[in-house]
Amino acid sequence: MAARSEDERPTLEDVAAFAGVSRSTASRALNDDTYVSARSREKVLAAARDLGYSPNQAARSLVTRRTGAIAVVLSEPEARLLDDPYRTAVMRAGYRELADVGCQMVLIFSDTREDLTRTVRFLEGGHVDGVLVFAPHRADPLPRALRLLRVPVVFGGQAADLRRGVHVVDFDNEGGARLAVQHLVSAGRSRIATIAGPQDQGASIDRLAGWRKTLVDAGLDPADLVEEADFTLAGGARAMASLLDRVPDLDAVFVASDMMAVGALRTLSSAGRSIPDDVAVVSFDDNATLAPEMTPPLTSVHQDPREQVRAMVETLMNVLDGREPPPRRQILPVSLTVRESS
Amino acid sequence: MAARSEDERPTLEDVAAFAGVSRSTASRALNDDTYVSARSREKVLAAARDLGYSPNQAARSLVTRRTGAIAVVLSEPEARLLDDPYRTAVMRAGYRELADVGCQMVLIFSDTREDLTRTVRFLEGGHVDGVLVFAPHRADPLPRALRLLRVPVVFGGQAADLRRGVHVVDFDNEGGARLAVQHLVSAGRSRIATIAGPQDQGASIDRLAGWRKTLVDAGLDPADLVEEADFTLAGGARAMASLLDRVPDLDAVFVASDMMAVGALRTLSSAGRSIPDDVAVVSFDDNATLAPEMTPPLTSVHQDPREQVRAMVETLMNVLDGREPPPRRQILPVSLTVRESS
DNA sequence: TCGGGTTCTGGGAGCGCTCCCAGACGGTTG
DNA sequence: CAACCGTCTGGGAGCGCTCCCAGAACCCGA
Repeated sequence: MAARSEDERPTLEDVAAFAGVSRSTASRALNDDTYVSARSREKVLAAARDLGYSPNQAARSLVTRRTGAIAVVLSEPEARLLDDPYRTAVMRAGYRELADVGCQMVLIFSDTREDLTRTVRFLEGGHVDGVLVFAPHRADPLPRALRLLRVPVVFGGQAADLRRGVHVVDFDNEGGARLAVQHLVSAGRSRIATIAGPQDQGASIDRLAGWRKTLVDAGLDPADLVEEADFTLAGGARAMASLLDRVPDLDAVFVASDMMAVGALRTLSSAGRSIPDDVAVVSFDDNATLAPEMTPPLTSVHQDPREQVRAMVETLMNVLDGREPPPRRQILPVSLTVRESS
Repeated sequence: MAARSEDERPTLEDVAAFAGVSRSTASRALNDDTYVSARSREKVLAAARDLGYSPNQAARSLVTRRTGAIAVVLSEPEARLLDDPYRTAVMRAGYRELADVGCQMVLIFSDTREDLTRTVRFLEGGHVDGVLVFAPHRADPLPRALRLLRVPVVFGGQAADLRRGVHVVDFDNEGGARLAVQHLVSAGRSRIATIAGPQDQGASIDRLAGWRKTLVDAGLDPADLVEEADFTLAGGARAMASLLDRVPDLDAVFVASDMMAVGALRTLSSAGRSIPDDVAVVSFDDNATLAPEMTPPLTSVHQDPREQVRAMVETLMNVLDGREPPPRRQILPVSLTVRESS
């Protein structure tokens, strides 16, 4: 038998030979299958260790039809994504949660039309076993395109106009907004404005709806109190400026994200309004590196991206393992973290 | 011949049969190899389109010994990473640049010790063709571990204590710092403090060195004018506070990152110092969503993460294609973008 | 002692692809 | 017309693994 040269990776066959057993037995030992004697198992594991063996994934995938990789798709315009801490949290959580179930994360950014074709082709290509898609906006063609694929998909956040037949894990955006605004109402505020997120996105729409309904329920008039921004700091600052301009007597504002709230805070303080005395501020996300760090620290609706990702991974794994969970919309609860800004 | 059921993915053999040619010819046509008649090529491409064929990557990798995937390793503590726009820029650039050379990005976060083993095992496992490692800190055991691997690695930023035999693409951190400080000196500032980054990282060390040397060259005394922080906003704010405390008469500060500069700005303005009249501020990174957006807009040392990633990918591709480029340290130039803060 | 189960093992087939090689074909040359 | 070239094609081997199956080894009670 020819000696395998140093730089060649040892194969299962090599390990088997070294351990003095057959390839089959070696495979069983390594994948701890049933019916392997303790003795053989020992020998195989020792051989694998000695030779520095690690299985060839391609060969394994070829027969198991599983790659052990999951795609995480972020389909948002670059600018928005760049300073969105929610995305970062999602990426990290995705990495961890997937690693915990033995999967690798393949990150995919998909904004432009060329991205779409590329993304679809890639997902088509059998590189991954499943896909997690985060917060697509309404106009996003991706969800529809994915519909036609043979790859299992789970959405994080409302999946555009696909309402049935898909797996979705979402936060209780409307409930969270209600919580926030109710808190302001209870504190006696009566001119409660809002800086909403882009209205082509499920989460933004729901948060705005929660704000509006709560005001109406409290007998307050929401007219003229809405400004839409794009989830960025600068956008939040601008929106706050135009609100102040239009509604100088506002005494509270519900901002649909922490990042926009940072911008709003800046505008408010340069306008000489004191927080929370003149204007109370409540935001959404309760990002650990943002909300508590502001001056004053922000009251914010708390959501845990990690929880969301975990639920998504769990659902995906159920699909992959053939347990065929019924497609449904899971709504995760949120809570209100009260700090000095309100 | 048995008809293949609907949900089964068509194989190359199916395409060949459909096109009325052999598997070999089909393969050649699809990979546009030489020696395929125009006629055959047509037929094969049409067949592939009609059947919705996409090649099985596992099978291909098995024989080509190429996976078409590149790992991007970010090895930094979570907190630091979360709001570091440089990382985000790197991720996006990595995604784009790799896509352009037909590779997929597999993102890997590696902070903890368990991460290290997991990461090494993964990279060992032949899942990826090469690795891009970003700004490891000095104590990071990862670069050493990677040394032993059979996978080509390119570092972005100084690779800990490995100085030779590795591929590195770095920015001219020292030169950038010199540019920044020289700019302050030329403007007549004489008490120029600095907020340095963590000194276990090459970039931070070099930036600090550039600051120090420029001061000395200008006949100024750097003593007591250094404060170290951790690249976060809050860290920058704290560092600025303690500098003001210690050196109340400082008239300029060179901050080693935009994010820290944002914190410093905040401290300065709440201390009632006007910028740039009382204190001039120059930072490093010139992040598009940060530096120009501040009040006042920040003068910052401009570096282009995309350029860095591009160079890294290029080097990696050269290695993968067997062109054996000599391991070396590429230094990318930086420039100074002057805005109102100085 | 023998059957009948359980435990364990090794060989063969095959996943879908690429690469190598032998040979067919057509066109040019001596 | 043979010899030769470049162009094109199909079949076979093989990448490294898992899975199936036949059979060996062993243990137990009848």
